[in-house]
Amino acid sequence: MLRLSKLTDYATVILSFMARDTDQMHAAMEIASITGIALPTVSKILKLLVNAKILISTRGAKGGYELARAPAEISIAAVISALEGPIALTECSISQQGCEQASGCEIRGNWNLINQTIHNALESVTLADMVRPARSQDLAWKQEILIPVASLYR
Amino acid sequence: MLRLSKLTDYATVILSFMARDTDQMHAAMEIASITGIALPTVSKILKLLVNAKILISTRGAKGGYELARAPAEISIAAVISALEGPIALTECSISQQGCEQASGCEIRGNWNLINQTIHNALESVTLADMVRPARSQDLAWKQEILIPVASLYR
DNA sequence: TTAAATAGGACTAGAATAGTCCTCAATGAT
DNA sequence: ATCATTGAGGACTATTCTAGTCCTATTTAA
Repeated sequence: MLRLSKLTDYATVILSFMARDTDQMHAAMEIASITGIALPTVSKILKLLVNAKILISTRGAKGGYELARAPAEISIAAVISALEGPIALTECSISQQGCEQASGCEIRGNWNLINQTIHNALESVTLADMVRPARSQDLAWKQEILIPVASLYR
Repeated sequence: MLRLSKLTDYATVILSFMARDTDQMHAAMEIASITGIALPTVSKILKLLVNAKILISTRGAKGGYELARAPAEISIAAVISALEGPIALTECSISQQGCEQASGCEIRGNWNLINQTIHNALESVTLADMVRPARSQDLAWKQEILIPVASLYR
C-alpha cells in the first residue's frame, strides 16, 4: 500500500497544529488534549521530532516544544525521515546469490532513481503548505515546481 | 522508511526478467530457479500479477506466464498496486473525535495531493525503463517527463 | 525544595508480512 | 483415456514490525 505509519500521520497532525501557532511553546500534555492523541504516544513522537531537529524542546516547568524553524523550512520529507528513517522504497533484501543468478540487481540503480524522484516530491512540500487549505484558489500562489524525471537519469 | 514490501521487490525482479524475454512463456518453476526466489513465493506473486492483469497465465502442461502487454506499457505504479493495493500514503486513521478537536483533518486534502504526486512519479516509470541499465549515457534517450507539483493544486 | 516538564529506554500486545502447503482444475502428451 | 505438468485458490503458520504504554532519571521555574 506504500503507506506511512500511523505515527508519521500523527506527526503531521501535531506539527500542523504547531505551525499554526508558532509563537507559543506547547507542552506534550497540551498537544495530546488538543489533538486527541494519547499522551504517551504524543511524547514518543515529539521525542523523535526533537532528535531529528525539527522541534526544539525546553525542559522543566514551563517547558515544552516549539518548531526549530519556520514551517516553510520544514519539508514533509524531513518529517517522514524523522519518524521512519531514510526514505527508500527498496532494500536489497534478495540474497546475493539470487541477485547474481537473476542479474536482478541490474534494476537496483533504477530503483534509486525512483526513490530520488519521490524524495524530491516530498521535499517540495512543506509544513506551511500543509497548513493551508487544499482548496484550489488558496493555493494558486504556489509556484511551479518541476520534477524532471529524466534529468535524474543523467 | 516508506518502503515497499519484499514481495513487491521480488515482483520487479521477476517482471524485469520476463521483460527481457517477452517471446517465451515462463513456468513458475523456471522463474523460481532463475531468480533464486523460493517457488511457493514466486507462485504467490505470479498469481497476484495475473489478477492485476499484468501477466497472462496458461494452464496445463507447457503452460506458464507471459506479460499481458509490452514492458513500456507496464508502469511501476501498476506493479505496486497489484502487490500492495492502492497507492496511498495515509489512511484517515485518527478517530473522528480527534480530527474534529484538532482540526487536523484540514491537512488531509493536502496529503491527497502528495499521494497524487508520488503516483505520477511511479506511473512515469515503466518496466522497459527498469530493464535498461541505469548508467547515464544509456538513458539519455529518455524523454523529459515533467511533474508540475503546483499544477496538482489547481 | 517541590512541582512540572522532557529524556531515554524497556516492554507488551496486536497487526501485518513473508512464506509454505494442500487441494482442485486445466491442458498437452503418450 | 490416462497421466504428468502446470496454474488457481485459499488456508495456515511463524516471524517481524508497529503502536502504544510505562518507568525512572534529569532539568528548570516558582
